[in-house]
Amino acid sequence: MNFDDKVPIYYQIKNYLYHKIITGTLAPGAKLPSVRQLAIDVTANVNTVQRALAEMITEKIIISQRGKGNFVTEDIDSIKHLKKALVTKQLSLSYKQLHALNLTDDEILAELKDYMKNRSGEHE
Amino acid sequence: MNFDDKVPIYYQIKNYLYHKIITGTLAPGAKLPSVRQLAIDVTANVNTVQRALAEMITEKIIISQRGKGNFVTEDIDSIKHLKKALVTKQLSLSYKQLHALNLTDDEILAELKDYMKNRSGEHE
DNA sequence: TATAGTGTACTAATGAACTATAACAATAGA
DNA sequence: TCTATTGTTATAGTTCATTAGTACACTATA
Repeated sequence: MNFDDKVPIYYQIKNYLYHKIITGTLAPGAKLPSVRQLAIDVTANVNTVQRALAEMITEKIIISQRGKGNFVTEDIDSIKHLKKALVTKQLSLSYKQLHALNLTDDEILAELKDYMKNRSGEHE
Repeated sequence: MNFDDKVPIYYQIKNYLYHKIITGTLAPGAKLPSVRQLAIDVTANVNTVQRALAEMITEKIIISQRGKGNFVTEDIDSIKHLKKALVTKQLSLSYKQLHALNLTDDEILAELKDYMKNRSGEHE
């Protein structure tokens, strides 16, 4: 996995799993790969994976069953809330950054549209 | 200074100074506070500040003169480029994140407008 | 010339994240 | 019951960011 060396790996693994859950790649109630397999998948250590999972278990996004495996919560509401929280957090972060660079709301919107436009040619 | 404990302090100091330079709070050619004063300002160690500055000196955004002080470059073009780079990087980052959460371009724009609208009531 | 203020460099110590490795606990199935 | 698979926990060692403290190099000025 491609890690940003400015952010803790366990934190990036958490986000990686968040995205899988929110997009439905990991459906509600679905079983996650074993911690050992996950460690291989993301090229990290079991302990590091476990640290990410531990936090998600505390948040009740993941339910852990010793001997069986880790499972995505079946509480669809909490997944929806998670998505909303992530979206808002991201928007807030970008907005603050761009605003701090002296861009007005309109300029931010214009820049974003421009970015999307230029990007539409280069779908990978 | 309010640091995000998920990102190295020296990196956040760099961004802090980038913003001052781009918004003109630190004008082209202006003298920066001394490293010791900066350390006090941002509540960090001199070495940490120096590490941030060292990178900016390498990038030629800051010109260092031993015994005199550190100065913002007078090359306005490179400041403009810096701003453009920061804006694009931020947009790219958010876009990828939100896109990965399965939001379409239109939804991203809608969410952003919504965010700005809700925010316009609570100017701090 | 002496002194204060500037950037720069170095050492040593601390703490956090990460890794390799191993062991333990619970479950499922042959 | 034995074995494989799962989650969980622990130890020890490495690397890196950060800090405190000290010292050195250069500049301006009284």
